Amino acid sequence: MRILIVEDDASVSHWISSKLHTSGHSCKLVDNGEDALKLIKEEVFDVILLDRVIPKIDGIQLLGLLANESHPPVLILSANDQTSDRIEGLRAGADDYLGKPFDFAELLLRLERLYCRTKQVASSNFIKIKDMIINLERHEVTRSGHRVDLTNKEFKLLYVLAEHPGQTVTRSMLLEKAWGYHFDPQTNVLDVHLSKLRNKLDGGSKNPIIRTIRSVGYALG
Amino acid sequence: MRILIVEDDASVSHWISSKLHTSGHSCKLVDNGEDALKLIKEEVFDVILLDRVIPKIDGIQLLGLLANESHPPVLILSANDQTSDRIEGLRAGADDYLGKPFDFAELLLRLERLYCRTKQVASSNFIKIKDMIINLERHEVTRSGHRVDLTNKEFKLLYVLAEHPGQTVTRSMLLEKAWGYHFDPQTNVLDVHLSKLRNKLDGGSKNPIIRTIRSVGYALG
DNA sequence: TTACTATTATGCGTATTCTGATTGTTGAAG
DNA sequence: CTTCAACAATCAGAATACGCATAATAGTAA
Repeated sequence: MRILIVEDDASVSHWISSKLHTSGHSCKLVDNGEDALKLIKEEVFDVILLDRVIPKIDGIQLLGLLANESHPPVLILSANDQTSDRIEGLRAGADDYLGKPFDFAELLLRLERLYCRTKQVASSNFIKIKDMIINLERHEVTRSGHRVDLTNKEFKLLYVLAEHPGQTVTRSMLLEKAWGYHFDPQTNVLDVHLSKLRNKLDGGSKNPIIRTIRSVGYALG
Repeated sequence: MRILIVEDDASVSHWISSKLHTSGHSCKLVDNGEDALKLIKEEVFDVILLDRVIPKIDGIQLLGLLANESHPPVLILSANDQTSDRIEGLRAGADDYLGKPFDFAELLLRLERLYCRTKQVASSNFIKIKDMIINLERHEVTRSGHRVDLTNKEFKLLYVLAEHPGQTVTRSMLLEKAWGYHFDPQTNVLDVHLSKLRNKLDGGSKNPIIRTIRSVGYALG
């Protein structure tokens, strides 16, 4: 699971994240609501672990801001185990609630429950190559968690490449599959679109996912 | 909601049931595991409220017996709010947990959550996406509580989209499912109706529920 | 009729796609 | 090592396609 931990007490957040790591999950930590909001919009998480009392934007407020958007399920974490508090959290849109102090086993169990529930609903077919995920149904691509907006042609191109991961796909094959017919051999549409695709996917990254096989074609991964 | 209350302490169960009644729900009471099991097999409930410690068959045992069968979601109720206990309950197959003493408001909230969740999965008479609720029987739609009046076509369109929440539905699919004929490539009925639908659902809102996937189709949520 | 809905037609703004020129790279021949 | 040709990458502007809104028309039920 990819988990976002929003918690200002560093000792707590580090304890949780290390425990989660040993359980095989990956975490990101932020210590205030503002950064949390930013990260939620940028990256893809499976679950959010949210402390109620955090700087800048309070946990409940944060939930309010997320309310109308599609976001991962939220588990509220709070020192205050008063029922009134719990109600407030759930009403605000949290998916579950856990009061401190808590047992790590229970936390893990609840996180997994939230994860399974959404996975079940979302179960779509996708292609995964390295840290890139291509969601065929939603026409969506993410690279290391970040969403990448592609145009139709770019997506098609990527899709043709992704059908043969690792293998070299010739230029003529790409042209035929992505454009549908044999193109004027002296066009460079392919080059242009591949360039754009590369910018969006590999832009700045040091381990590019698109490889050029000179005078033959391209390959993924 | 039709709720089964399994609780041996009569004062507690009566308090809950009267409260639930005034909230507009119907309850049945049993005070032991054996009767509970029998009733669950005979009648249809939306949620089961299960005390952990009950005569004849213990709450956890009961969950074990139900494990392989299709049954309503279970909320465990227990005097023992130790985390180890909570874990045991969830592991045994409960859908949620609430420790005594508890606030009635929270109980109700949690029951409703369980109810909605399963309703959604069971694809019964309403679909919920974000803050929009589509009532299939009554042909009614509400967005963040407000009722939205839709025409027949608009509703059909929305319904086709809502059948695949989050996923991209292609234009041709929408045309075929909502209009029934094969797509005359130079019609824009779809665009017009979608525009109207969008106005009614998203009008002015900064959180649109209908997403455009350019040159492919549309998606909800 | 009067409302209301469904469809067709039209135009505008913008995102996307393509073209052609330019610049950058690569690898083999001299 | 240098040079050169073939290939690849990039850029900017032109051309196009697409989505969306608005208005006009046609159909339907109260």
